[in-house]
Amino acid sequence: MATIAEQRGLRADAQRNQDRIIAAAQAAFAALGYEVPIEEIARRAGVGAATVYRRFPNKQRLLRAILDLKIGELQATIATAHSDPDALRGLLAGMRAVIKVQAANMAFLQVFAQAGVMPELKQELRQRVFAPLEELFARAQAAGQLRRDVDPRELAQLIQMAGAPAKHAGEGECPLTGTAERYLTLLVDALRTPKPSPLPD
Amino acid sequence: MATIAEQRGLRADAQRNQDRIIAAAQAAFAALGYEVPIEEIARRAGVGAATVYRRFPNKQRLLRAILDLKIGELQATIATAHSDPDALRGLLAGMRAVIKVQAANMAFLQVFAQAGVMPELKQELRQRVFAPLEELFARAQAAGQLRRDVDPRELAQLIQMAGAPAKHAGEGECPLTGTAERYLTLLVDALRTPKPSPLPD
Amino acid sequence: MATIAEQRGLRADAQRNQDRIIAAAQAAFAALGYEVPIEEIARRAGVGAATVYRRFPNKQRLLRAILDLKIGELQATIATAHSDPDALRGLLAGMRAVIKVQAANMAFLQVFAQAGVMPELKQELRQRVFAPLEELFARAQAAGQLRRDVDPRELAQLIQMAGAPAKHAGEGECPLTGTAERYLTLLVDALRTPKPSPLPD
Amino acid sequence: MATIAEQRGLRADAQRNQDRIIAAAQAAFAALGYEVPIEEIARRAGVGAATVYRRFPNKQRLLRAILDLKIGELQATIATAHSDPDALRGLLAGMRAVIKVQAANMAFLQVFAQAGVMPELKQELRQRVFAPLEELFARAQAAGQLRRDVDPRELAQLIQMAGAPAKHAGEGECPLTGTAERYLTLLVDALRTPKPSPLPD
DNA sequence: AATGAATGAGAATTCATTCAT
DNA sequence: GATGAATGAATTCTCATTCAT
Repeated sequence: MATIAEQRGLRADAQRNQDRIIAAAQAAFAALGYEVPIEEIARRAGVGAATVYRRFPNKQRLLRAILDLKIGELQATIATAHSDPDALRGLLAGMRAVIKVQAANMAFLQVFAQAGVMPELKQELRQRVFAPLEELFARAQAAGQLRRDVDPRELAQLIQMAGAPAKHAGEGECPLTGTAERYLTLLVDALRTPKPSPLPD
Repeated sequence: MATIAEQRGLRADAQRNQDRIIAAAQAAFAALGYEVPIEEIARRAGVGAATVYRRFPNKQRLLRAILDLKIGELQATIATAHSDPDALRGLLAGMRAVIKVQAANMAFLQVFAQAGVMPELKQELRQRVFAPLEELFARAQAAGQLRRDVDPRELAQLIQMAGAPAKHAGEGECPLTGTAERYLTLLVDALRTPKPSPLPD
Repeated sequence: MATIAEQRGLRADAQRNQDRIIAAAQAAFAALGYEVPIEEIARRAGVGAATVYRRFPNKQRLLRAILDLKIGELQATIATAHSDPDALRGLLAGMRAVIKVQAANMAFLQVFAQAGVMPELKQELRQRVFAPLEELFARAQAAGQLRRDVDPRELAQLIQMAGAPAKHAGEGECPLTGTAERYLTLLVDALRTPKPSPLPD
Repeated sequence: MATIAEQRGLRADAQRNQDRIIAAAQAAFAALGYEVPIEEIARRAGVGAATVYRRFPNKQRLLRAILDLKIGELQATIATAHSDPDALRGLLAGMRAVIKVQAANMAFLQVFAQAGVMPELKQELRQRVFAPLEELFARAQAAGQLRRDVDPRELAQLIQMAGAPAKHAGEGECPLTGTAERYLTLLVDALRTPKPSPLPD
């Protein structure tokens, strides 16, 4: 699974810089969010700010490139999960992957929490990541593995739920810093409880 | 329930300005987040920017004051919930109140999502809001209303979970935009399922 | 004829700065054109660049304000010219005024030479300056003072013509640096020649 | 009429690049003015930006080379005009040629409108283009074809005059967008009017 | 006490020019 | 020789915070 986007025909040094920019941007956006100055990213990459602009026409497109990479990685993981004969198990694997990305990446969250920004990117996420997961969800429901009063299209919300606690990761303020795994398990207990409460809305 | 923090010895007009600033800041932070310019807040309050600075030494302390107010309101609500003889019902009421504040207030989220910022404020939130709720949680556990393998100190995480989907408010990207109530119910199903899965961590 | 736009309610110091900014911008745009950095204007005015932005939301609007002033001055002059019983004499006075502004102000030319920029400003110039002059032109034609095969709507071009040589003002490269007056006279000779050539187009 | 400056000892491919750069720069400067980025010129020429710098030490010298070419072309045209037995007709042909270049070439105008820039280039223009034209002008005067109170050395100004309206090309703001020809004819009427006004200066 | 005014410190972006392959 | 890459120096504009009236 290539983590670095390769462009053909880049000179060796340029490719190395490109890689370093992407890695730096990835880390910086993840840790500090979209507000991080380009100059900070450039500094981390060991290049000048203008070099970043040589590769990416503006800040948004740089973030876009980073998130595209992440989506590509997710898509690969989810394709595997999709072929699991046990639908629920596959679903769990897929959700886990998405949650991990979400939890580790502040900019990812910023983008997906806000309505109206980078619509093409969201479109892509939906098609390449959520659509297959929703299908798995429906399959698990059909197999009686999940309660029926939750709509597959709510999956994005459910993932947000399971991933939310992981954001507290910070500096162990809570002695029980929850891993995504823990809360995902909890959520799934809700989804297959034998005695479901009536859900409003 | 006093919604306005009073300071001693303020002239009547000064007090009125103070009130208007707080109200404006409350609305502005809620709607636009911490990025809103001080000047915008001043404009909404009908005062000059420097007047804001006369009352609050800097932007962060202004936000702090606003959130303190919110915490005060929450504390009052939770005190009521605390005296409910049905521990689970009280807990639910308390969680609902916190989630509502979270969902409606962009700056509230911005602060609590990030680790390390405004630690005193978080301390306060813990003592005045979470501690009583955790006690309720423990009581509900003792009464057999909730599963035992979740630690009361995880309550903050659980609340984050239930509140997370409400952020998607946007433009109906998903036809089933969930209300906080819906996902709180779902979460509680997880907390009282008769067949709890073993939780990792 | 007030050369400085006054805004009510400005504090004395602010008004003074405002005046200095306008004067500096006027001089800078005139001498260096629209490319002059805002910082240069601010320096000439003895203020910080941000102070310029306090008064004018962006560079274009600053230029717009300057040119509006000029147009106002022209309008006044032309109103006087308009009431001259000798139409041709009035026309000459008006043209002379426009040419002087044009010749002295690089930005003025830049704007009016390029199509599509600041259309509202051009609209204003047309209504407040050119329309009355065109009327004078037509009157002079009707009185037999000017040849008939030139359309009053060509006045803008004629003014450009008469004003063009004045741009060479620079450093006396030519021993006969022409004043606007000289070439305006020449042009008028063309407009009232007893033996006009047939004009193409 | 050689349109391409040749340099000795260039390899065939280098010469070809040289030619393409000049052609591209010519077109780009003409259409977009001096502000056009070097990289844009390089792109149009199908070479790298550094290649442009191998041939021309900096942007100004590149423009200089282009304008030199134009001056060469003008010189040729004017040489022909110069041998016309009818001095006035020859003069007209020469002026027309200069005006056409001026009207079609944004950078040409930018340079010649500003005083003090590229003085050697202007010197050349004077010697190779204006001097012969001025001689024609004087001949036409001597033959009684033109009024006597205009000095041949004013020719540059007269050409500026006749060429000025052509800049308005824009979007038909005026229904009578004048061609250079029209205004050149008008100007010549001024120069041979039977009843010349006394010219100031 | 109140406030409009002023500004220094950024932030995004562009471009002429130099450098390394 | 050729070129893509790299960058420092602008340039426009914003905003938290301090100042003068």
